[in-house]
Amino acid sequence: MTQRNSVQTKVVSSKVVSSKVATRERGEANGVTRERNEREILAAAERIFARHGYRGASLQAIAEEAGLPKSNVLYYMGNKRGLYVRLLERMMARWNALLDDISVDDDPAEVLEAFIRSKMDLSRSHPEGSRLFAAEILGGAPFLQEYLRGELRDWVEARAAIFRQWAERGLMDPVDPVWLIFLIWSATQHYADFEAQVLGITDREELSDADVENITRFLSQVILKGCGVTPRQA
Amino acid sequence: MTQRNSVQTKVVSSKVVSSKVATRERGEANGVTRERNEREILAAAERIFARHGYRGASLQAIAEEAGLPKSNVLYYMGNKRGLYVRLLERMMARWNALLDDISVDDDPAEVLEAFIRSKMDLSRSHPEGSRLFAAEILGGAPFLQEYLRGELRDWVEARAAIFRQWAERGLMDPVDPVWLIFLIWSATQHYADFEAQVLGITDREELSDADVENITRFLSQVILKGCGVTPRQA
DNA sequence: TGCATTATTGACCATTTGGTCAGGATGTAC
DNA sequence: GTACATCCTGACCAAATGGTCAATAATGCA
Repeated sequence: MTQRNSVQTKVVSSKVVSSKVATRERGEANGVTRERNEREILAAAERIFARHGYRGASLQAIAEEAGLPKSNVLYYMGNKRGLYVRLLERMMARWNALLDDISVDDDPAEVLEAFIRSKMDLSRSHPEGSRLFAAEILGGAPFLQEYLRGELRDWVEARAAIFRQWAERGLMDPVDPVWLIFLIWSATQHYADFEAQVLGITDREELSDADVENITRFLSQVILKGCGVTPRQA
Repeated sequence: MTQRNSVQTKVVSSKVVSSKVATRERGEANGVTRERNEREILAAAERIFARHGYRGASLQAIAEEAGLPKSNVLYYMGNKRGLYVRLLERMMARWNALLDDISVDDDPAEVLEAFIRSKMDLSRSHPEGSRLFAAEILGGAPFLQEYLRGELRDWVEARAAIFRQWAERGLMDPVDPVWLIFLIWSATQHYADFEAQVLGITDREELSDADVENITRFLSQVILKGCGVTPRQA
């Protein structure tokens, strides 16, 4: 229960740590098996953890999902916690990849739209990862406290500062930028996390590309207009 | 794993089923102990299930949270599944309570604002219940499929029809009403489900009443304006 | 008071949990 | 071939899981 660990367990990646450089070249040279199996296990684990949360997921279930014996999963991943942390880190890396910096001189409409779109893409391209993240936060973010209060907070505040300047320049309404970021987050994240609800209510098997495009446009339109941002050239 | 059950396990409430009317009046007349204990257990279970999901929650943890031996929890609740279903039903009842019908002749601004506000209130007054619901959906809604594809879908479609008529009458932009409902849902639900993230990023211990009022006003403002709904009198 | 009902709980059970380990299989380099 | 690495996995373990049950304690009412 004292799993308050955070993500300082840095991923050493599959390339094994430095030292022993001589012996390294030999038996591990190809390492193709390892890579394939690790990929398979990570994918399976992501699905299971996303569905059942950290405690609810069992290594047995993950192993079956990956089509391997449980021992093999442990051979590659060490233990449950390490596997889980590694998945969180991978998801955060994906997340960081689309968080390029913005400047006050950028066009608010373009930036907001790009933000909505890229977040929407992430929810769609990695729904299991999104849900894994959601489950972690739902459970009180025992592994992510540090990240939330550190990196992520900084990122939000940097953006917020720029939004504020845009408001001062009259490029958008003086809304609270933090609530705005949360609005965009929640609205996009929803289509991954609550997929079951969305599909159930709209009577679909899955969301088509066209659906996603429609939703993206809807969100851009409503949120931009709602914040007094005029699309294309301010 | 085949927990695809839905919520037809109707709660028979604590009043015991009909039959045996004669014996009933006696030993159970007060039933005050039962009521108190059930309340305590339900509250504890809601917290634990919300945090860890159905599979991740243990009866032991629930019992400890309620300050009772595990046997006592089972004495009152029968089994884990029944307890869980009962909590889901309770949450849905709360949810239904604020879903009064609306008419085409109502003021769009008032209706939307009331919707946002009441949904926000629910997230705030019952955060654990909201999270419990979220965890259930996140896991693929194994117990709620029927509800989503039935009651809830009907409710959404009824509202959507009205939104569409408003749009025809020029009272709001012709946005897709279903996406709009999801937008409001996600934006409000976010403050219960992602509470840990919100608090972490904004560096707060909890959201004050003033915070919630600000957020509510922000959401109303942006969403109404974003849909072309003019506040007060159309 | 006596009696029926409800309330309480520790002992117990089969199963599942995360994790270890020894021993064998497989592959690569010489 | 031999040597040495990685890869694989069944057997095993202590602890925790959901759940049963019988014995006991409170309680309310005649």
